[in-house]
Amino acid sequence: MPPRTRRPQRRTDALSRERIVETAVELLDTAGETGLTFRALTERLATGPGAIYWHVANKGELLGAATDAVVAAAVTPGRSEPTAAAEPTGSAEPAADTAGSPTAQTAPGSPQDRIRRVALGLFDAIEAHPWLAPQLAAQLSRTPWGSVTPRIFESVGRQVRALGVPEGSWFTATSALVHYVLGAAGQNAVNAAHGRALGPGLDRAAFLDATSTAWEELDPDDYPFTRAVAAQARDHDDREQFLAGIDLILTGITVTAAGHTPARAEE
Amino acid sequence: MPPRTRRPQRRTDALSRERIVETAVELLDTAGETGLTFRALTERLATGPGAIYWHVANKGELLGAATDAVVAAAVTPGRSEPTAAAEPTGSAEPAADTAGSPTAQTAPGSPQDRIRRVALGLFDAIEAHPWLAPQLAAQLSRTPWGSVTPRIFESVGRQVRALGVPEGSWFTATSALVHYVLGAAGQNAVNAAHGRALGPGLDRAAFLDATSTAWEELDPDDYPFTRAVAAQARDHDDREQFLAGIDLILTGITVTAAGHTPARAEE
DNA sequence: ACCTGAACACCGTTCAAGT
DNA sequence: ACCTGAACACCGTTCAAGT
Repeated sequence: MPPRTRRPQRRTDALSRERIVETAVELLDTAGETGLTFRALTERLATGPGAIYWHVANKGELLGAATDAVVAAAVTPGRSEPTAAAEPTGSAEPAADTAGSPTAQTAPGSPQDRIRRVALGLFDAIEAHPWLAPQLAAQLSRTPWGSVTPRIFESVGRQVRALGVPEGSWFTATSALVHYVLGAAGQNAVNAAHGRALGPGLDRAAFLDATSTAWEELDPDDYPFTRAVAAQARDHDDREQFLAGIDLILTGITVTAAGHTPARAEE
Repeated sequence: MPPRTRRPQRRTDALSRERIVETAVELLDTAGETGLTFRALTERLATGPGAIYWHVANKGELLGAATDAVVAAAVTPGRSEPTAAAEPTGSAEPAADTAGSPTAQTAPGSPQDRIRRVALGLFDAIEAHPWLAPQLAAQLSRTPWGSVTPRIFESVGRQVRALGVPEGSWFTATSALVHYVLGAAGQNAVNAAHGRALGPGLDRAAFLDATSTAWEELDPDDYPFTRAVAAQARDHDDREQFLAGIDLILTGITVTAAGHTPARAEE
């Protein structure tokens, strides 16, 4: 039972699917995956469960809508997330990019740059919303015809096309990139989870340290490689690492498109 | 309430953590993610919930153990899964490989081959156990110091080392491969889900067809690329596609290791 | 040490009833 | 058309009690 700091009634604007999804994202961000319940939702929205069920079919659909909303915001360039803010988005200026590059209407830079930007967008979204990673996996494996997969696929695929990849390889190249991004982002989501399972005050660096320490304590006979690499794991930078992987795949794509295919040719 | 086809008591051998985990995997395979409940578990094991809680801390730990058991069986070469079988594994011969290659004590073939084999092992495990994909994501993002990540990491990493990659790139190259495998396997898990959300009788091919049809019906203005690629998506082979992605990354790794790094150099 | 099973708090969902 | 809120079936987990 949380303290009654929140005013129990805010009947200002009417209930809407959008407002419900918005509140769901808030709840997920604040209280984690287990924090999204219909009771918490009804309390925040000052209604009964029936009202929510009029706008939303069930909890699964609500989770899907929340996932889609966050992904859409992350993948659409120049749009910041309106999730946490209660007021509708006006003409908000895009936040300053950490890379220093301006965000224009048509994204600037080489196709490689734009792929990196899309990938980092998703990466950061998962870091900001740790519940997104397993949700994304569940979403994708259940309904790939939903709106989440095409959204990501489209953003990446356009740049693959711009890269000059022959049409016959579009699907393969785009799939490889998307799968990598989802896998890597999912794995790295933990770094933003505020030490849920670790106790408070254990931040990102301490967490990495704990992980690589755990790896160093593995059985030398069973895990020689993982132990040897534990040191590298300790002081790696997530985003750099993530981008290095993107570059590895981009290299593979461009080299393969040029007709070399050394991975198979070597054998 | 299922019909009483199962004998309600099978008090043959004593309860054990292993037997509980085994039954959990059975339940997950049979009834899906929602099928694993403590009631179903107690019914199958003919005990009370307290007995289970004596061997297992909570449901999360049980899910983790089930995930680890399946991953271990998939990643360890020459070991088939003992999950569905009730009798303890004796000296079972490895099942015939679909690729026709014999399974020796030390896995044969080039490092590339062995990487493909490990990757396919996980791929097939996720296909056989559709609940594994989101579970893996949840597992990895919560406790990367657990046993699942090192297991996968070690199997892939040894082959990366054998590939002749310089030590400074071990972590990056292995991470890229592991992330891709997890992302791709998760996404493809759906193809083995027996049309849970689609109704019975809708098999793999029909499912792919439905997906690409959905993609073809997307808005032409918003999704030109995805629409253009829908046909390729329709008749692609999952495993081929998956391996093509692996090869793309292997190409990137070997080319980058040779000092070219064309992805960044090109700009 | 290992197991039993009633009991508890909580959850998603439904639905007759209101406006 | 949109919302209310009591009620239902079910869930994970606990714990005093047994052997």
